[in-house]
Amino acid sequence: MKYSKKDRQKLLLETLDKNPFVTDENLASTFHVSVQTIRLDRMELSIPELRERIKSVAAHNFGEDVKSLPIDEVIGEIIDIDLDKQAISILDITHDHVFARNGIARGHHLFAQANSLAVAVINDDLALTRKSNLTFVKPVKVGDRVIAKAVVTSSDVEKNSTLIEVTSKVENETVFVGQFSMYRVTMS
Amino acid sequence: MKYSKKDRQKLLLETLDKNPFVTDENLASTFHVSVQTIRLDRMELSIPELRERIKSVAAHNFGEDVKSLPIDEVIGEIIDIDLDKQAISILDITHDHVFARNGIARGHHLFAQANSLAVAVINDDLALTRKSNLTFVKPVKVGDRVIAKAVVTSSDVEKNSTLIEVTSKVENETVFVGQFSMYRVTMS
DNA sequence: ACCATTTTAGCACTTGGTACTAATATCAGT
DNA sequence: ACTGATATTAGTACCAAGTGCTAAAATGGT
Repeated sequence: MKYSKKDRQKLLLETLDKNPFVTDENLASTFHVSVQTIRLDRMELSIPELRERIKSVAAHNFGEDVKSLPIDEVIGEIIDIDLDKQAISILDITHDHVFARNGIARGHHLFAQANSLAVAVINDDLALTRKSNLTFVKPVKVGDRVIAKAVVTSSDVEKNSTLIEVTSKVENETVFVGQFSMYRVTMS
Repeated sequence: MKYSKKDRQKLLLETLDKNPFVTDENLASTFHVSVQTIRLDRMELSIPELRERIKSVAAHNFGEDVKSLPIDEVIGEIIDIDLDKQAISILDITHDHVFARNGIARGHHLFAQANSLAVAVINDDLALTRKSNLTFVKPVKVGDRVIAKAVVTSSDVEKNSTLIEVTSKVENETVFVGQFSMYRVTMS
């Protein structure tokens, strides 16, 4: 059962969208036409050849800027800090921070901002996160400016332990809350 | 200035790791050897040809079973996944992941690996982290290979809620544990 | 039946290789 | 300096999956 040219080309597009790894020969046999016809179809639809299709899939995966977390010591920009008391940082959410699918910021960026702020507020040589308790109150989107405020709630010098509460807001609405139990040591 | 065979092969590996889209001809000219030498090197190192390299990059991006999260958005490499049941990923800790000061991995990378694995394991269109509870059991250092295992512990379809426990280990020693309460929705 | 569109065929040429053979270069040890 | 071993280069035939081109054949609509 042969399709009309139009139908075939439509199906061709769908097929290649689902699976770009198909040769012309392959397509020809599935559509019961000659390889040349497939080539003409690709011309008309300006679909590149197999190798180029694969390359572009690969390049998309590869070439896109690495979305790993930045190397800088603090995620977000610290705009106010009072060591061992409180600190505030700002993080502007860009498309790099969100799921492509729905534009919602990925949790680890909010965590990273909060956690690195918690580390920064501690006035010691070594500060490590021991435990934490997070609540993602409301989804954060592209363009949002997240303002995180870290407050030191208690400090037990004996146990080298400090509790910090970080609250992140967008336009004065709380989007994230985290309690961090930090381990701290002064080296000297 | 020519390199010794050993050095060249080492560099070759690094080069192709950074950029797999390079032809033998290209490599030959950058290393100032003949194309045949490059081919021999690839043989010895069992590096596949350009097209295969590209294909594998593309296939990784495409064919995989990750639904909620495009593969390139997962922090760490997923090596096993059984949707709605469990998943495993590997993250090699490099100097990019640690505090320059002490070589200890920054918490948000462990969180990112665990959290994105939790998102990936969910067989739905949308998966967001609602709450989480983290314990950083033991410091992780440069060179460590962190193996995170996410296990779905419960699922409440009414509440669109799923609980996931992620345990991360280095050489079979637990370094991190996280409980994630995820919000999930199927769109259709 | 006629013309346009569509489809098929065939050939030369291209990339980026594999597989294989054979000739040189280079170095190490005696 | 000579001998082997190792490393490098050269060259050939071949392959996959194409492009580009020309030309013939089939099909459809009126």
